Parts: sequence; structure tokens; C-alpha cells
Amino acid sequence: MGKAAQTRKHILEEAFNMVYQNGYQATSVDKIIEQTQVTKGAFYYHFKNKDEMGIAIIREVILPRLSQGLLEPMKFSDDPIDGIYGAIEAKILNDEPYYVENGCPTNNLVQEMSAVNSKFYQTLRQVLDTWIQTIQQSLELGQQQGQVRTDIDARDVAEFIVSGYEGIKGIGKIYGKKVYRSYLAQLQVYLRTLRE
Amino acid sequence: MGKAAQTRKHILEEAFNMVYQNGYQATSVDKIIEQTQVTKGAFYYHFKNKDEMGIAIIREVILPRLSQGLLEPMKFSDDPIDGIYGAIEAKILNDEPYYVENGCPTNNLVQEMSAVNSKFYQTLRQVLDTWIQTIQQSLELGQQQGQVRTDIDARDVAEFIVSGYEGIKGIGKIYGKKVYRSYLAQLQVYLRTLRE
DNA sequence: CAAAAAACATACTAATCAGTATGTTTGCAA
DNA sequence: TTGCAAACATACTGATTAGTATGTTTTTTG
Repeated sequence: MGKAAQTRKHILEEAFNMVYQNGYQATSVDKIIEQTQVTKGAFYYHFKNKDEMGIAIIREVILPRLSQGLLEPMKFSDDPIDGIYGAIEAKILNDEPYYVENGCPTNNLVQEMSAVNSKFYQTLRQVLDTWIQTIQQSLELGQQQGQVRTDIDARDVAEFIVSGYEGIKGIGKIYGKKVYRSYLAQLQVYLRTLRE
Repeated sequence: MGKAAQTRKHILEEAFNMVYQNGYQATSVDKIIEQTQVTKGAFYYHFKNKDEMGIAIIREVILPRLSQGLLEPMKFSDDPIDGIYGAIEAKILNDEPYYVENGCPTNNLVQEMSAVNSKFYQTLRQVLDTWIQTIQQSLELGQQQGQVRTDIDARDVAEFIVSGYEGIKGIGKIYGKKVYRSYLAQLQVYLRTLRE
């Protein structure tokens, strides 16, 4: 990676952390350049404006982390339902206090920005689409392989799973990690009802 | 209501709407006084600072609306599970596009403010406590009356229901009202598993 | 090696921010 | 009716905001 690309990546990763912890609108460009020790000239050389940087955070930090940390692990199991549950359980139980307190990066931005900025809306929708489609495809594969009931709508179920995940990550910001346990138990009960 | 109390209420209701649509940090005091046509002197006569107004919005606008619009209706049925489901269904299906797009007022603030401001955290936690406890008490009553399984933890179930609700309201901001339908169907399935 | 472009640095701007200082008006009690 | 506090009004402040103008340095390329 060239030096310029490194600078860009450095900005995006530090800015991601600041946005994750404090929100997008509360993270000023001045604070970012102070944290990164990158000058304003360099910042605006790499990004046309603050919003373009925000979109780049979603595309280049959040989406790859989601893929690597949650979506790819889902595909490791022969049984789709085990794969989905296993990936969620592993992700959620390994969450450090820092991640419990700050919730889900995607969800935070959805709540803060989707109704306010259409470009954020579009980009966040793409992230959720990727997420939901991954689960949907797993379930449909399971249907073909006779592991998942064929009378369920894979898309509906995928949306329900994602919304439950985001819901508990949100509640976890208030009540802490302990709520993850009962969530996982209820999720298991729910997923069992999908089996053939 | 005296004239001063009316001014205060007017500020809180307009500010609530602005915060609901644009977020707390994006809603400036200057914008609020422009929208309400209340002068800055009047604003700071009624509220020590912006955060105190934010807390007043939660206590005096959000909490009463939640109680009246969701928690009280839950108690109308003889059957607790029917009461819980009926209140959620009525609330969610009657949501105007405006409420679909902007999600749940409580959840929006939880995601934006709970990790950032401890006073917001405490106050929002009280709102969630009220909500969860209402459901919990309904379920415990159902257990006494032989309508709900006694081997389930009413608190865990209440947390799961609230987090699912907030999750779908969050997803609804992206995908629109159509996701509410499948959510309600899945919720019904889940609630049935709680019956004695 | 020289020219040109890429990558960065510094100093500024106008707008907006939360909050304050210092008034004036209004309602009500004595 | 007068006095006084509650309720509001106006004009300001210093800090912070996103963004720009105008440089200099570094890297690449012919």
C-alpha cells in the first residue's frame, strides 16, 4: 500500500472509531485531524467533504468488517441454521465491553443518519441488503438441502433475524452484555421452528 | 395551564419533533427558537441548558406518549399475551409514513445519546425499565392466572419483546412499513410458545 | 535530472454553536 | 396603584463548525 493510501486508511479507521463512539454529527473534521495528526489540507485532498468521508467509512470499514466478522463465518457450517446461529453467537459473546456499550456500528448510523441524509440512507441500505441476502441465501440453500422448512419466506426470516440482532445490540447499550444471553436462547428457540 | 407552562410545553413539543426527525445533536437551540418563535431569553428561562431540555423531552413528551400509546393499551385485555400483541399490532399498523421513516423516538435517542451522555443514559434507562416492567408484570399476572408458562423468565421475555420491537422499528427506517407485517407474524409465533 | 502532478501544510473565512449579560414587559399581591 | 418577581426580549460573546485559498513538499514520469 502506497503512502497516500495509508494516510487515507488511517483517517478512515480513526474516524470510524470516533463516529462509532460519539456519532457522526458529533465527530467534527477538526477533531478527526487532531486525532489522526493529519492536516486539513491532507484530509480534504482525500475527501471532497465530510459526508464523502462518512460514506467511505461505511463502504471501506464497516462493510468489510461485517463481512469478515459475521457474514463469512455464517457459511462455514454444513447446516445453514447452525451456521447462522454459530456466527451470531460467536460474534456477540466475544464482544468486549467497548462494543457492548457502543452497539452495532451499522445500526448506530442507520438510526442517526438514514432519515437525515439520503446518501447515507442508500449506502446503509446496501449494507443491510448484503447482510439480509447472505442469511436469505443460506436459508434457501437449506431449503434445497431439506434442512429448512419450505413454507417459510427466507427473506422475511432474514429480515427478522437481522432486526432482532440490531434490537438486542441497541438494548445492550443500556442493560449490558447480560441481555445477550437471553437473546441467544430465544434466537435458538426461534431458529428451531424453521427446521424441516 | 398558565401562559408560562404553555410556553414550556410548546418548546418541548416542537423540540421533540425536531429531535425525532433530525437527532438531538443536530437540533440546535437557535433552530428551536426559530421554529417555536420563542426568544432565547424565554428558552433559557425555562431550561438551564440544552441538555436539561433534552431530558425534559424524554420525561415529559416521550414517556407519556409511550405510556398512553403502548403501555396502557396492553392492560386492556383479560389475556396478557393478547394484550401485549394487540397493543403492539395496533401501534405499529397505525404508524403513519412519518413515523415509519423516523423510527422509535426512544430508540433513536438510545442509539445516539446513551454512550455519550450519562444523564441521557439514566433517563432513557428509566423509560426502558418502565416499558419492560409493564410487559413483565403482564406476563407474571398471566403466569398466576394459568395463561402463561411458569418455566419462562418474564423479565427475559420482556427484554426480548422490547428489543425485537426496537429492532424492527430500526429496520423499518430503511425498508419501510412492509417489514412490520412479517415481524408481527413472527412475533405471534413467538408469543404462542409462551402459552401454558 | 527536470518538469509536472500528487500529496500534503498553513492560514484563513463565514456560518453556526451554546450560553450570557442586560435589558423590558407582564401579571399579581399588598 | 404600586412594587416586585416572574416571564420574556435583544444583543452580544468566544468557541467551534465545514470548507477554501494558497501555498510547499514529495513522488512519479518522461
